[in-house]
Amino acid sequence: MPELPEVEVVRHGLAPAVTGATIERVEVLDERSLKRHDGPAEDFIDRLTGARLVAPVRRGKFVWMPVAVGDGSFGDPVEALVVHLGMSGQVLLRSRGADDGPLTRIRFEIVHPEHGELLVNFVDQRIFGSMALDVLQATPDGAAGGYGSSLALVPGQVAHIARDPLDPAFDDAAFVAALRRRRTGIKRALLDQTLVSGIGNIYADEALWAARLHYDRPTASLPVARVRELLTEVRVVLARALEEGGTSFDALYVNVNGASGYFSHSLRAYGQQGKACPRCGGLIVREQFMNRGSHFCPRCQPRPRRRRAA
DNA sequence: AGCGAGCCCTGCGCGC
DNA sequence: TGCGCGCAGGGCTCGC
Repeated sequence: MPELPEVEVVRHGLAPAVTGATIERVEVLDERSLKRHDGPAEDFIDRLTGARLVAPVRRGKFVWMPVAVGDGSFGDPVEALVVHLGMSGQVLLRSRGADDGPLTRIRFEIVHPEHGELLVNFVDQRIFGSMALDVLQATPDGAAGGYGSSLALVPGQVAHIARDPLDPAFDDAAFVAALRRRRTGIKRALLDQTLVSGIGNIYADEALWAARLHYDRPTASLPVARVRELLTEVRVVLARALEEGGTSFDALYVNVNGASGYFSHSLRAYGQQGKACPRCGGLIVREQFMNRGSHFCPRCQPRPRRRRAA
């Protein structure tokens, strides 16, 4: 479940079950789901079997579960189980003995001091997502690595990912300045996870619609106030989607219990081509951009007058 | 620096 | 009914 709200739904659902839980058994059913792991499946299995997990953390679309060192009183975790859902990944929490389903790629038998024996299944149709055990490093700004924990640590493979707009340590002024220094179109910038994380194709289109900005509007042409306005709209749409449990179009995008979110009913631009713009009544159109669909209202979000210099 | 293309994959719904 | 095609919410690497 790709974008920030959907990933947060997963983190939030996982937290009570995995925090303090011990991994009793790991099974890798498809090694392709370990493409981010630096080593063979045996290494992944050996290092995680018997490990105790602490509270899961999310930054943008990445979630990780730090592995406690000893009984946890000796110091900070040094490594973490990193999860990226890609386009079609799910993490499902099941009771032991439940059927795996054909798309289960990795399964964990865990035991929690309070909730007992559970199953954590990593399910992924397209295998664009993956899991990995990765080394934690200190955050350069000393703030928490992400949402869900106060540990100022981040996995190496997530270190280049920017903080997301819902992160208390997100630096608005720095973002506005960095965005305006870019020589690119606004949607491309929103989707650049090294600039701001957690935004994907759906919420980019929704936020741009809300801010009345065309996807190809040059970032350098945006006044500071417009960028701040856009950032506000990004936060609004992410927060609203989160409240509604994320966006689900089908059974592929579900929470840890397999339930769908409701935000698809609230979309104003994404997937609304041919329908009336809820603001001006004009027709929403869909165009191919960056090998993806871009949805917008040509009347509210007029194309920039002059194309950016090539 | 930034961009387009290619790549990693499977399964769905559509039109013929 | 069956088949081929286009579509899908991400991100990484490469060469220009």
